[in-house]
Amino acid sequence: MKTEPIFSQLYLQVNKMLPLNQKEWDAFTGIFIFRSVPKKFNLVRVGDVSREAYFINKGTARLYFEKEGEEISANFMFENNFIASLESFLLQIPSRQAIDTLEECELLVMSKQRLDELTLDYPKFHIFSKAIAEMAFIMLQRRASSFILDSPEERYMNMLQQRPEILARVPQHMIASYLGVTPVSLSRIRKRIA
Amino acid sequence: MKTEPIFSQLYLQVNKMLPLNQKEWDAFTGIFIFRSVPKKFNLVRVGDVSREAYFINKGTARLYFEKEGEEISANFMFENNFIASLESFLLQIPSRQAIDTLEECELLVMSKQRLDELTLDYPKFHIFSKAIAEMAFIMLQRRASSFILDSPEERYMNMLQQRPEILARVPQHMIASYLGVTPVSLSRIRKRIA
DNA sequence: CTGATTTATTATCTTTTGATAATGAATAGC
DNA sequence: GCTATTCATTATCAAAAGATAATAAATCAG
Repeated sequence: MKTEPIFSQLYLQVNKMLPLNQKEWDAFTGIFIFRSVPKKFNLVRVGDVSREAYFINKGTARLYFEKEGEEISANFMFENNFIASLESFLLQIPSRQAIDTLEECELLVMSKQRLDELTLDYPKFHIFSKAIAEMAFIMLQRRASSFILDSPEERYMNMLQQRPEILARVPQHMIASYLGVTPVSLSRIRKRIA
Repeated sequence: MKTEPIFSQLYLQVNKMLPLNQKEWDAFTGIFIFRSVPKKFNLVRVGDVSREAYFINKGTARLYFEKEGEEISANFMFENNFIASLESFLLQIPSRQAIDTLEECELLVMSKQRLDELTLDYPKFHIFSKAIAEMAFIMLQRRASSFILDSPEERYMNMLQQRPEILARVPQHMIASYLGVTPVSLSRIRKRIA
């Protein structure tokens, strides 16, 4: 496939779920804009309607809730993944989650409006959206089930096993809220394990 | 739309997300089989690959995990909703969840294989699957976020507000595990509130 | 490099939840 | 209708987590 270098990582990921010909691929890449943003850059605010989703070429981003002034992390995403406030993006309603970068990021910004237009022209992109939603559901379910099945300590161990990148690239107090505990409690859990 | 009476409830739900002509509707209903099952009937077992999803015409069903002999409820579904072990159904891998009926149920059983065949013939049913996955994601996210944002007491209050049917139709010890607490603890929460 | 800020750990105390057991209420099956 | 079983509440005790504060370690900005 002929494509600009900035789209090569996206190509590898999308091609897995939906093989495209040159014309479809060009139409698809046309809905993205490249954007380079610094560390701690705010991409989505709570209350805004999120009209964009982000494919991460490089860097780390965080999805989080705000509750009584506190930031409570919902997820962390790294290279070669999409990140979005999916509920807001899909339904075009005010977002209950915010997105920030944790490191300097190189992003491909996908426009919701242009995705919808693209899908009108090429209905096969319903398959792309379906794959994204199914994947998001399955990832979330694995994570959510750990909240009813496991103790905070078990959740921490699972995270180490399944997503060791998080420990390496995310500050500990953000991991704490991701696991549903306070930073103090996570520190105690780490001490118990070691 | 001309259709058998057993499909009238399904029609109302599906028509909202995906309008179909007569031919498409007939092809769609062709992938379902009507099945009447008693109370406490097991529909999906942990470890089995779930090749079916269920639309509930009447009754209540429960999705649950098994952990160390305990049953931990993941969700409850009533009339006019689908229930499935979605991860197993979508990926055709062994299910980590089981499904039982809580009341006598009248079900429309959808075959995964026939859904796939239908979608080959009529690609627009990708839109149906997309809508199901997106809805499942959004419902699950609202529920999952309550595990990191709210206390068990707040979760119970939210459930009363948002899904009062559960309190009316589901035994309390099953609600307890759904909220992530023991039956004893739920009893204490109820006492505090009253 | 250095002072200021943020982050992680530790200690203390309180609150909440879990584990277990006992009792009473409700339900199911014969 | 009666007995057995399941289910919900209450009590007691133990374990875990939250709140707060103090300190140490790491990071950041100028």
